[in-house]
Amino acid sequence: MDGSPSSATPQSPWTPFESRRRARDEKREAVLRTAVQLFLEQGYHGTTLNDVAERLNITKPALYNYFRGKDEILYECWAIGHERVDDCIAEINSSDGSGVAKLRKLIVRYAEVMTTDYGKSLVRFDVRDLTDHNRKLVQASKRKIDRAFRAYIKDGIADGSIRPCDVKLSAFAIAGSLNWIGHWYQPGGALPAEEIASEFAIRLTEGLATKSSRKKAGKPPARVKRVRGGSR
Amino acid sequence: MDGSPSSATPQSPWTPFESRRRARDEKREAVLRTAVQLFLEQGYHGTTLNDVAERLNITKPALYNYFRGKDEILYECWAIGHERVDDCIAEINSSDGSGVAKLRKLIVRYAEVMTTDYGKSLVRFDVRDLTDHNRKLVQASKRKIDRAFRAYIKDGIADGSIRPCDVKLSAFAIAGSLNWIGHWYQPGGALPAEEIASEFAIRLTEGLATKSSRKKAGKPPARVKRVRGGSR
DNA sequence: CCCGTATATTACCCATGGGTAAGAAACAGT
DNA sequence: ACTGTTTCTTACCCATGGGTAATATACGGG
Repeated sequence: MDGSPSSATPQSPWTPFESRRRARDEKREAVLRTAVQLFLEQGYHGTTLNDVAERLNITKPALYNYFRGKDEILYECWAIGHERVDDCIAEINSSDGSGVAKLRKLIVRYAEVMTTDYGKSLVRFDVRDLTDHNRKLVQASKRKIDRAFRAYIKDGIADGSIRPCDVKLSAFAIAGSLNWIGHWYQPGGALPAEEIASEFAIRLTEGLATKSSRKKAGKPPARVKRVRGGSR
Repeated sequence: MDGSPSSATPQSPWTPFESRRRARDEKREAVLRTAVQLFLEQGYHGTTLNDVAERLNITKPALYNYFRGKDEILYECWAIGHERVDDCIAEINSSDGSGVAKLRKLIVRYAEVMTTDYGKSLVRFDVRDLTDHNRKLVQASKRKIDRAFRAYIKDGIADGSIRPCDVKLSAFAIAGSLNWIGHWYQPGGALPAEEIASEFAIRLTEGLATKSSRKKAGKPPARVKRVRGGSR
């Protein structure tokens, strides 16, 4: 409790114990990064743990130092993706603005997440590959995201920034467009992620907003057509 | 070749040979119906051929009378879905109307297909579970559908019924919303398929069309809100 | 220098499930 | 009734791949 003051004066937070834990966490993350890439490339069932290990220059059983099994790896990929979206929602919730503004902000953020590997996890993997317990967690998170979309739309209708509409259907339509990004987007493509995000934020709320949304500030004449990645 | 005129006077098209072929085709279809249901319920990899056979009151090897293997069953499900969409496209192509009208028609039809089991196949299954050959076919069909969406949008821009926009991005946005239907729609739900389809046709083209699309004929005052499936 | 812990390897287990071989049952035509 | 064909069953094969046991190596602390 107090006796030996000799060992480990915690003046530096980088006590060897800490550094070891850090190294461990980094390795864990490396496994996840590799796994999610492979799962996206080859599909979850098309990827073996040997594939994952091989790409990390280790062997399969080494993975079990960091994860209980394949499905836990899958779950963690998912969890990271959800965490990113949840962060966006938390931030937007604690901000203020009209319903349509919050909705647009969520669209932008969600679209950006969808262009990342962990974001794609949310729509490209199958919940049925998880254990019952983890599946419940994922489904709860999904509901949470859905509720956020609907809440902002409702807010918008209440504050007059969004025209009355079927909330559920609108949320599905928007979420669908965004989720689809996870299926077609690839980093090398003609369209950069930010451009997709901001364009979608306008496009997907165009029919809903009470007043036109054609960008107020920014590029003054800017014709939309310019977007197409030119000849290069 | 000609000699024996005695056997099988083909007065009725229901010569036993034909009837046997029909029975065979019906069984084949039954396998597909059962398989697609199970694949959607439990996922492709979560479904064994024993599961499929059991639900049909037969045994696994019997399935091999109708299909070369599991992946061929998957492919056929896909092919049926694609065929339905292709039919719509063919019909629309041979009709006339403005670009936006053709686009709306495609949205309606595509949305309806998405509410069926074979339609869901198009978005819920993974191309990587197919053989190289079949995967190529499926991907070709997917491109064809994508091209149709883009073509109608382009037509619309050309004939002035659609505002200039990024064709690719618009097609993705629309296709995304529609494809997502295959993930959330279930027959018992509050929203009937036709209503979803017609609502989406309006919603998804609202921001694109040059003139507002709020239903011309039909319910005169009809507030959209009514859609929500009442209390019950 | 020795020990305990964390980490990694080699070698193995084994349930799963797609697929096949051989033969029985159903059935049409003669 | 006999025969060939189609359809289906029983019994089996076996590659795959997730997971484990036993063991070796690296490393920090005393």
